[in-house]
Amino acid sequence: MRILIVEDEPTLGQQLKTTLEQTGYAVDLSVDGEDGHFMGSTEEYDAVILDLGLPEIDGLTVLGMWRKEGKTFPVLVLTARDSWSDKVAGLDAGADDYLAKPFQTEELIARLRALIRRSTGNATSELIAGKVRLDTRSGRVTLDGEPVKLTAQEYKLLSYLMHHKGKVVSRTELIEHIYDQDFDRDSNTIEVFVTRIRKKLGADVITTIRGLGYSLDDPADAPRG
Amino acid sequence: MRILIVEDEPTLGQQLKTTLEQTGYAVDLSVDGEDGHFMGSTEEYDAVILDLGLPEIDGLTVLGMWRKEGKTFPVLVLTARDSWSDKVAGLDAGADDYLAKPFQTEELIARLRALIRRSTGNATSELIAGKVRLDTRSGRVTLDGEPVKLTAQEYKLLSYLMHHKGKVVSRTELIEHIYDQDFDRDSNTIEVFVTRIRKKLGADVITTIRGLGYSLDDPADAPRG
DNA sequence: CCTCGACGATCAGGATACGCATGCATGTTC
DNA sequence: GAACATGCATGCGTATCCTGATCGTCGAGG
Repeated sequence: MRILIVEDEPTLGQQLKTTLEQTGYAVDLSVDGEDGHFMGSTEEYDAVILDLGLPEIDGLTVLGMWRKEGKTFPVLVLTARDSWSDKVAGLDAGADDYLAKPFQTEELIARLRALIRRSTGNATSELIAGKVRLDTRSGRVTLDGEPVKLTAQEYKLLSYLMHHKGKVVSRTELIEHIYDQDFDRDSNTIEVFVTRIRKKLGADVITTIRGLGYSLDDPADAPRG
Repeated sequence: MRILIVEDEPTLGQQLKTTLEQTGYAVDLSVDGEDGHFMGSTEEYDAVILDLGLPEIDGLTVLGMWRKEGKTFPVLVLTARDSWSDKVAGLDAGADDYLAKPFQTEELIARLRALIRRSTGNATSELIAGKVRLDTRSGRVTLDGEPVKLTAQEYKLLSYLMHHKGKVVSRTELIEHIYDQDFDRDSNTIEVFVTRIRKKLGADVITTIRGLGYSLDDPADAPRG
C-alpha cells in the first residue's frame, strides 16, 4: 500500500513518513500544495494524507482539483483548526475523513487502515483467503492458524493482493503500489517475491495469469455466482 | 437513500430522524441493539448510524455480527467516550467512520454524505452478454458464474467484442485494436483465437458474419424486444 | 438439387516470450 | 560484524502464440 503525505511542516511530515514506513506502507512525502497535487495526479496512491494549512495552494483547493481530475483515492485531511465548519467544508470537498491536530499517531494509523480497507471493499481488518489470514492491525500472517514470518516486502506484496482479492493485478500495478517513486520498473523483483511467498504459504495461494499478472483467489467465494 | 439509526436515547434519536428526513433521507429508528441488528440484517440500507453505548447488546457486537453476515453498508459509529482506543476498536471492527458526542448535526450530515458517496461511487464495470460476464476491473471472465481461464490474447479479443456488443467487427478492426502496429495483416490468428474462445465459452457466443467479420450479441437485447 | 469457389474453422509443430528458480552482491539492522 | 533482507542477473522449462496446411461450410448459379 502506497501513501502520499502532503504536509508543509518538515518535522511532522518526516516523522509521519518514518512511522508509516515502519508500519509497512510505501510513503512519498510532499511539502507544498503544488508539488503534492502533481504527485497525486501522476502517481498511484492507495490513500493520501493532506494538511489543509499549506503555503501557496490551499489544501482544499488541491483536493478539489484531484476530484475534478477523477482521482478517487481516499483522502484523510489534517487540520489544525478545530472548527467544525472547516471539517464540513473538507468532507464536502471530497475528503473521506479528517483528523484535528494534535493527534495520536495510533489514531492516524487506525483511520488510515480503515480508509484503505473501506476503499478496497473489505469489511473487516482481517483479510482471509483460504488457509491464509492477514491481520492488517497486527501485521501478522497465519497459514492454517500457524504464524508465518514474512519480510517487509513480502508482506506488502501479499497485503496488496489480499486487499484486491479476486482481481488480476499486473506487475506494474504491484510495483507502483508497494514501492515509492524512483524504482526500476524493468526488474524481476516482483517475480522473486512471489516465489518467496509461495515457498512460505504454498504454491496455490497466488495464481499466475500469464501475460496479465497475478491474482489471489479465495476458494470460499469461488464459483456458484 | 435509506438510513438506519440505532440509538437508545429517544430524544436524540427522534431528533436525528427528523433532521435527516428533512434532508431527504428515508429513516428507520431503532432503540436497542437486538432490534437494531434485526433491522440491519433484514432491510436494505444505504448507511447506518450506530450508537456504541447501547443497552442489552453492545454496539460493537452488533457491528461485528453484521460484518460476519456479509453486510457491507457503511456504518457511522457514535460514541460518548472520547478515548482514541475506543475509536480504534470501532474502526477495526468494521466501522467506516465515527463521531464523538456531542456533535454538530451539520457535521453528521456531511459525514453521512461522504460515506454514501464513497460506497456508491464504485460503479461496477461489468460487461454482460448472455451467460458470459467480463469484469474489466478485475480482468475476469465467467460463464454461468463459473470462472473461465482465458489467455491474454483471448481476453483482449473477447474484451473488444464485448465493448462493442451487437456491432459487426471486421477482422482488420480486431487486429488493429488487439495488436500494436506492425502486425502481419494477412494472418489468420484472429480466426484461431475465435475458435479457442468458442471452445471455452460455447460456439454461440461469437457470431460469424461471412465476408464482414464477427459480432457478439446479447440475447437479452435481441432484435424485436 | 448439385457443383464449385470462396471463405472460415481447425489442427499441429516450431519459435518465442514469459515466468520461475537460484545464486550472488549490496544494503540494512541489531 | 553477523544475520538477514533485498534486488539483480542468469539459465531453464513451458504455456502461449503464430504459421501454414488441410478440412469444413456456406451460398450462388447452373
